[in-house]
Amino acid sequence: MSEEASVEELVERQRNHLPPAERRVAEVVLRSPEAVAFGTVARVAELAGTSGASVVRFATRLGFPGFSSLQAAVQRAIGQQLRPAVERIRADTGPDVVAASLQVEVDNVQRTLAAVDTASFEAAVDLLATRPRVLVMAGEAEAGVGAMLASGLALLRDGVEQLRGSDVAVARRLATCGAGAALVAIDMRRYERWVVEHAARAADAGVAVVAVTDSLLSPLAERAQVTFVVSAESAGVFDSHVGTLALCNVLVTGTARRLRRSATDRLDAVEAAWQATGALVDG
Amino acid sequence: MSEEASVEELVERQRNHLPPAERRVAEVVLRSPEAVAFGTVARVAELAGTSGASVVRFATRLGFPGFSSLQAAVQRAIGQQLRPAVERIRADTGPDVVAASLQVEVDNVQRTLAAVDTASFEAAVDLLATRPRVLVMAGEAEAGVGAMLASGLALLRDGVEQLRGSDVAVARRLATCGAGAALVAIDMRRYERWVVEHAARAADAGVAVVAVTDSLLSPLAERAQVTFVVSAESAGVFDSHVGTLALCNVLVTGTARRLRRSATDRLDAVEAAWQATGALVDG
DNA sequence: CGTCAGGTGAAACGTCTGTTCCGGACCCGG
DNA sequence: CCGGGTCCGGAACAGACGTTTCACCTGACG
Repeated sequence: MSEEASVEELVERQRNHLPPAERRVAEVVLRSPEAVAFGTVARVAELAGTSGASVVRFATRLGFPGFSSLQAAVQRAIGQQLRPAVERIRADTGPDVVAASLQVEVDNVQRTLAAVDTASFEAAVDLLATRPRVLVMAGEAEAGVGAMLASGLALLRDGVEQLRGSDVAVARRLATCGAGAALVAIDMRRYERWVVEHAARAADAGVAVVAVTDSLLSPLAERAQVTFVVSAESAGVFDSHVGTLALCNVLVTGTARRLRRSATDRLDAVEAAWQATGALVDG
Repeated sequence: MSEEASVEELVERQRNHLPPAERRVAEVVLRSPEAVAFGTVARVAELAGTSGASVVRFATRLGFPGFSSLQAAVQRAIGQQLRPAVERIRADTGPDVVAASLQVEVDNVQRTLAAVDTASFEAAVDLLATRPRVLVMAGEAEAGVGAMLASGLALLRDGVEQLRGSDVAVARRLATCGAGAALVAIDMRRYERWVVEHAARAADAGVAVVAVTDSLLSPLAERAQVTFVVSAESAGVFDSHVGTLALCNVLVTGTARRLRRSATDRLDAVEAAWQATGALVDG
């Protein structure tokens, strides 16, 4: 990609050599770029209190062939800003894996948690806190995250299990868990057949399914009662589940808050057991 | 602000009632919203591999009068997203837990990865890539992260195991692994005695230990050849291992890069096996 | 006062857009 | 094999768009 100056730079450079009408246009462009990105010549002209012709002349003065090119440049800038970090990385950072991952992983966490809406969160926490049985089922790549969700929840309440083992074992467990259970299903694109199918069957049987997946169009989301969309971009070869883990943490935290009274007793008991067995070293 | 459903919600609501062509349009809309915000019917149609008419039909199916209204809705969403995150959080009145976690988890990732110095990283990757045997041992709370590290590495090379099970089983495995092995030990404050002691004993036996822990003063770091310090702050009651997982991802990525030639063959073989068994659904 | 250069907006032009309509392809139950 | 429905893309149409042109205004200068 050629090294071209940003629109803001171009505007700044011309700022003092502009006739009054075009100067007002410049201010509009800097102050509300979405007006030029999404709008039309007429709209920008209206905001600047001038006519379309001045807007076009302003664009050409910046060096663009016309307004359309200026608009395209602003759109590219905005587009870059909201593209996932993975695609930004390629241009910015060098071959430093750590630096690249830093950007990507931060982006994963931000996107994943920003996408959590209040209603879904409350609904999910409600299920996790009140259902007599909570099952966690995760694809192979996400098994670790699933385990951490399950173990976190298990410290807060009874009746939490992670589903693993053979297909038939999972099927049996799901068949016998009763309709009052909740199932958290975690899987990403290239969905694993067993996860998708067991989740669907459970939903049919009346189990409340919470889907943690990578798209609203995922087959997991299809029958789910609550769906969370996570960002799993990676600087490497495999998907990153950092965002997913962050989401699981929030769910555990929310559940802990909901169960405050009973959970603290439980945690105290666990703590006492640890102390008694001397399993911990304070270091 | 009026209470109107987001475009994503509208898409989800229709997800099961979409014909194939419109479904492809839906994927484009969700995956690259800038195409609909900045682009035209023809552009979206091209990306979805269909015709303009299907794009318009899709928009009307969501409840919009036409494509233009869908475009306007997406533009509004992007416009909001362009504002600084601080304002957004206030506007959403999202649950405090989520907002707070966002900050904390981002911080964890940043601190953890920023603390990785090049020499340690290279040394660790070298161990993970070249040692004939790699063992992963994690405290209970970190077991999931350990599992993800182990499974990531196992996709790249032979001889990767996660140590679990009873104390004696772990002891036996460590005793028989030979001095050429590498051991990744993951544990945080309130260190678990078995992790600390097994790691120490392994180090004495000549195993190269990579410690992933929360302080340079940790007992794990004491005998380790390479130590990574992670940030595990949390907005809730338990430690967050988001930063730890990010670190593990980087280690896997680094190892993959080092093993590029052999690893790609291996991944191809895995892929072929998946295809052959039909274990994956593309959704 | 006359001339000229630059700034400006209204209007005309051609292009491209979104929308609608229609005919054909396809699937399914009879 | 045959109707009914759905799905889909090409083409036609009306409208909106960016661009260009041109006439008017203003201020400076000789």
